[in-house]
Amino acid sequence: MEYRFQEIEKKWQHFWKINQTYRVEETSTKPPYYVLDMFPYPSGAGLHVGHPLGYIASDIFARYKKHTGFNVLHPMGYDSFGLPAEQYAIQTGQHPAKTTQENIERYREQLDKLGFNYDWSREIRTSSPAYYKWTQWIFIQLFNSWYNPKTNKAESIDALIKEFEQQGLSAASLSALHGGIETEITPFSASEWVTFTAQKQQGILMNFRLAYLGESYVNWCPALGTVLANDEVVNGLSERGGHPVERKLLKQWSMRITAYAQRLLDGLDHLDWFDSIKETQRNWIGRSEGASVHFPLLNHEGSMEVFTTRPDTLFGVSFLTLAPEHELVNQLTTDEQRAAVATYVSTSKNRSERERMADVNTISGVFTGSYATHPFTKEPIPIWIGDYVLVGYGTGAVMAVPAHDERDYKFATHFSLAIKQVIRPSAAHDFNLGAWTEKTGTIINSDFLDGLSVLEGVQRMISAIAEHGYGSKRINYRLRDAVFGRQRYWGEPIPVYFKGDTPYLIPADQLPLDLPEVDKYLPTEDGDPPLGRATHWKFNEVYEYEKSTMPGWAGSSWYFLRYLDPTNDQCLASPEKISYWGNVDLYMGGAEHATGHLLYARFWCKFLRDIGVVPFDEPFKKMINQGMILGRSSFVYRVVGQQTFVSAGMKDGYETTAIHVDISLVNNDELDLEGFKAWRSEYKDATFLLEPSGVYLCGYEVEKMSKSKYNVQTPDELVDRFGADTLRMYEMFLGPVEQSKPWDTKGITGVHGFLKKYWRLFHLNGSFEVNETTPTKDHFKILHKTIRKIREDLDRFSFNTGVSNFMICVNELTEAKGNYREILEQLTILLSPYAPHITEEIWEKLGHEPGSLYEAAYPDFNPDYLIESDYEYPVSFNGKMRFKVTLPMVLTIEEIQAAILSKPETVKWLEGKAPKKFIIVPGKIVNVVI
RNA sequence: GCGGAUGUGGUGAAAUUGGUAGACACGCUAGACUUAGGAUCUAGUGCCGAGAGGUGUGUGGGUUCGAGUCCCUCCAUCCGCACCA
Repeated sequence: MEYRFQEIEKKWQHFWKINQTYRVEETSTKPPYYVLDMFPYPSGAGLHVGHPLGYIASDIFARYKKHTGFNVLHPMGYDSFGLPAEQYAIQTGQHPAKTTQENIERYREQLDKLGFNYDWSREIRTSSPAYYKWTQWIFIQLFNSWYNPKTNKAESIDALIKEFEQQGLSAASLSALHGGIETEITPFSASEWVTFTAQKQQGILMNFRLAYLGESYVNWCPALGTVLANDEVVNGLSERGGHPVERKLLKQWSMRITAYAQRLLDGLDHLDWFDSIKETQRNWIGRSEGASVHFPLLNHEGSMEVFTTRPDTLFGVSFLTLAPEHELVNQLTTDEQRAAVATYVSTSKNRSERERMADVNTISGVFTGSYATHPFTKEPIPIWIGDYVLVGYGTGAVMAVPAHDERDYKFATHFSLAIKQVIRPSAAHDFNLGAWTEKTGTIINSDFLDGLSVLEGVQRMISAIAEHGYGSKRINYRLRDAVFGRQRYWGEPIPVYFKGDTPYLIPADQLPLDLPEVDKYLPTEDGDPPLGRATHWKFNEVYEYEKSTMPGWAGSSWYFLRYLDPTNDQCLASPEKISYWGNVDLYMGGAEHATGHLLYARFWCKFLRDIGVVPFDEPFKKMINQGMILGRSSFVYRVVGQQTFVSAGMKDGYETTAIHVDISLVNNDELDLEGFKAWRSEYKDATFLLEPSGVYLCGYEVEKMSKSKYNVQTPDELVDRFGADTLRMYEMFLGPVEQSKPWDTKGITGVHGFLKKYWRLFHLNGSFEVNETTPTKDHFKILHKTIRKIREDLDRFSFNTGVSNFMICVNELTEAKGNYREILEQLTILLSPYAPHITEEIWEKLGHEPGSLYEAAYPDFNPDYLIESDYEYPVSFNGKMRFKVTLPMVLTIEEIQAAILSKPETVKWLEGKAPKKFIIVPGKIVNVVI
């Protein structure tokens, strides 16, 4: 009887749906286990074979956990707000909700064909009001919270107001608050606070709120008409669309993620994630330890604050450099320098990020004409402006030590400024060629630091500046606050309205604030975001709502919680359900979210813990990042100026243009000539120069899958040809799940053949038949060897070797003959996570209750079946394996040695010499040293 | 420049704690069978060599009885960050 995969798969997919086989309840007494896939953005292109790679792996693992006694949650949903649907809406006038709905249906259809064990009763969509009600609710909580550095957690803003009413804000607590607070505020007393206007009070509180409206430099993309987060900008171009991005000072909603910098960094240590992702996050957070030092200004009030990681080189300072955007620039510029400074500042402001990055090596700068005083030597230090200093990092000002910093060195050489050596290098070094930047050597020319090592000097200087009140130890982070407002339509409305310039929250019981209808999805004529087009859209019919919407990452920062309780309209998820499931045990998804989604989700999780919504600090305990599946593009070669196409093997003799050709017209690099002519009208008269073998061979290249390269392989087509079970196993068989690899269907027949072979084990004589007698020892051995390997492979997420081990098992069982029920039944359970359809069919034929396979206990390994009386020893001479000898396991080392010595091969390989030494590891290896 | 990862047959890859390198599969070669199929089965297949044998995991070195695996050097490829003070 033939393996009719199409019938079988259709039958069981229908069965699972009707019987809700994969529905999950919290009532189980089994321990919970939460497996989560990064939910997809439902794009118009549908799924390609790369998408399911991670879904298949997590599905196999979820099923395995189910078989081993866990109550497994494995949900799926859609990250359904986003730019592409909106761009499409702008072009076509179609409501983004409509295209999103259509795309979701297409995704669902494709996903259903692959036999996943998702509990679809828990499906969520970030764009549905019932979902974004809670995204808005979280925003409200963030707005109503501030980060208390004393308790190191978020607390209610009301407590801060109470503190202001009773004690005001002292200079001391202001400096304690400094981490992450950008805007300058002056201390005030409790009696002053109560005299402030509501507007002024709100303005002060805005410096503390975790969701806040603040002026900051943002990445502005004129083509998209919106603000982008740093991780949405790639090489100065927008990630989506590749449009230029410039810096612009804007009043924007932001998230004070910087308050959580240290906790985000510390939390990484306990996560079971790949090192590469953890390192990328550490890098992004960019903690550096150093000191802030104040240089009193000469002839001006106040001082200039710099951040340095090398306070040990303070005596080597020969000038100070300000970022062109620094607020002191104007004040410090002397009249003689004013023209030069104005020119410089305006050129560097107009230089986009991209240009700045493009020529890192060009040195530019200008002197302000002013000086500061060195805190220790009291010497005057010139103050310069240079665009190598970034306004957003540290204090936007640096102390330049040209002798021990490469950029300062270049700047000093270029402008002929002094270079003062303060460290004697620990190795030969020529200061005429560059700076000595190593943190080794002895400090010289530095008064009380002389003779110390760099590390000692750093500590000593930090205490010295603190003692004298010149500055303090400071930890600086590269991480910036996350911009939260987008000038876009298709996103969550921010639940805020304005009285004048002051924002107020919409009461939580009035959520969700629904996305209003608009006539067009473009900005208004006055430059307002699309929401400005909504008519009669005002709070209490009076106050203007906030017109920007939330960024794409808002909804995805907490979605893992909503699956636990997707229909709750009283809270984002009930505390009972949150505490039952806990955080995600296994998270599966792409590594490209390392600094975006994964950082924001961790931030919100920590915040939700601080306010008592969740009992854990991290959202995802263990994470596996699947590799990207690349496309294999095929090319034909057209002779320039003709309709003649040369086969790849002969193209060197001609001047040709390579043209992408649809991979469905190519089989094993051979082009379907008729299909090609029919593909496009312009090729209908094409002529071909063929290989000597009479075929046209295409060239190929490995590239990202994309429509424009005609290299997209959809799963549907392969499911139709080979079945979902084959595709599932083939995707796993390709290689380690975390590795990127080009897609290639060449090997799929091997996996398909394996399933047919498995099927044949039960259909030896044409009809279904199993042997009810007790299996032989050999059969038990084959089975238990496989049980052990399959379990080990699953436990270490080695799905590719799992498939291999199934193949070996089926090959051996085919060879051994004897279709014993006891063996094949166990094998069927073992295989079911990988190939759920075929195994359900077999399970039913074996006489079990349909659908009960999902609940069956996973086979246990019994080592007794693997005990051997003999072992085939590989015998090496000087580490080279020469021959094998089968010996009883019970032999002692001496007996093994005697047995080896008595072999004729041993005499041959000794070549008349006496063995120096025998290395004998019983049950493993024999090595003879000559 | 900094950080992370990866280099093994014609191809995808395996070798979990240092112990028979290349399992499993594709491809290829030869053959069988046939209702001619994207079917099934048999044998072979790292490289050099007729064979005995030699040689072989990016390069060069080291530790070890024994190294794909551990240590050092260098090279290549990919990814992330990048004038970060």
